[in-house]
Amino acid sequence: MARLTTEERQKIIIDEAINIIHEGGYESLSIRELAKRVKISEPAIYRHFLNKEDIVLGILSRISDFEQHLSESINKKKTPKEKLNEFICFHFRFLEKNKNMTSVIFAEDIFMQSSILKEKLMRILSHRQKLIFEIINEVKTKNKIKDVDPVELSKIIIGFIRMIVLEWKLSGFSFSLEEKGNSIANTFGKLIF
Amino acid sequence: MARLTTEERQKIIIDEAINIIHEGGYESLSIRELAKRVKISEPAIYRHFLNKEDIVLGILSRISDFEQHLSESINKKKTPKEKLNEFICFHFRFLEKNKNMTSVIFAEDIFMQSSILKEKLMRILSHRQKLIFEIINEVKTKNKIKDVDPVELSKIIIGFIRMIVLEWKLSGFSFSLEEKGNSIANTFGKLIF
DNA sequence: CTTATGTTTGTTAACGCTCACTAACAAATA
DNA sequence: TATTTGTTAGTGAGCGTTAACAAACATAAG
Repeated sequence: MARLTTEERQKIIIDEAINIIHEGGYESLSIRELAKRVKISEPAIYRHFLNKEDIVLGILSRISDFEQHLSESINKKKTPKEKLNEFICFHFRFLEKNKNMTSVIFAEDIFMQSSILKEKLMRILSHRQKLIFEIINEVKTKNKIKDVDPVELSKIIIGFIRMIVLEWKLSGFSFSLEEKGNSIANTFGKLIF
Repeated sequence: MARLTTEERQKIIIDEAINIIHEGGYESLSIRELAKRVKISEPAIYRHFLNKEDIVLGILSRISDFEQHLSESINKKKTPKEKLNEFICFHFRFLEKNKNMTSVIFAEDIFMQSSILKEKLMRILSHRQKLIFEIINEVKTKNKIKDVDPVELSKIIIGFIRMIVLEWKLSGFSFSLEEKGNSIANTFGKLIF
């Protein structure tokens, strides 16, 4: 097989690992299948990752990257209302372009097998929580808002996004997420302002 | 081993299967481990279930049972406000008493491996959706309610319940779900009325 | 009440298969 | 020449499942 740098190969391997989970669930992610798809031998996988856990850790890094981009995109917006809108729509824009990520981005169970994975997952989750909480808090101080606990409101928003994405996935991606995004932002507007 | 009727043995096997998933994720559910815990031989498992899929189907039946009891409990309530409250609190009361069910009750991924499982899952999910939608619709006709799409509102409520349960699980069940239930019902009251 | 008969629920031993992973070696690149 | 990225061949362990047999139980005739 053509020789690639570790960095290049790692990217391809993680991409394909995500695809495998997307198509057949975590159960079907095996080194054998992974090697077959990447078109290198199984031992070659181990040139670029310590073990299977290390590959799953790589998937977590992708989620971490998403979270990073989300954060940057939100910081470009000025008003808290715009930020809240961007929080929702960024998720949907990203997932519409990266459907395969729907199977891992909210799949906490996959990352509960080892303490290393669990720890990294927890850091990502608390970052996610913090991000939305700060937006809600900003909304609360600058706008007239219903007297609802910002922590609970954060969870309602994330929970709703998760539900829509789950429904979208179960429906075989049969509707437009981006359109839904605007409708959802609108609904929250009605509810909380 | 002591002889039991198929019915008795089936119940024990499904119980233990749920426990295994609760403790180690679906990955760790194997016939070998299951037989060890139930304290019968592996082939004895096959006296009571056709194959592994059949066992997972049994887990789905448990979820179906829960949904049934939820439905009955709600129908005992009279006003739509009480029904909405019961929808939320029944979930939390049940899971507080059956912590091991937290790992399967919202774990759609487990049941996506075969068309048989997927079909049964879909029926459960649409029943769930229908149940909460009817409550919301009843609230809408009888009470003064914000002009928000009942379908979206249903998803917000289910999504929030899911988030709280996920958080509870990730925290190692470190807080009281039932207390949270009342707080949540209160929050929804403020938001939608 | 005992004994024969069929059914159900268990056992031991083994099947072929896939799993994650490694040792030893080869070719490409620096 | 040394390092990196690939290969082939094979490890032991666990997987779901089955064949063959044994003991417990239910039923009904002697």
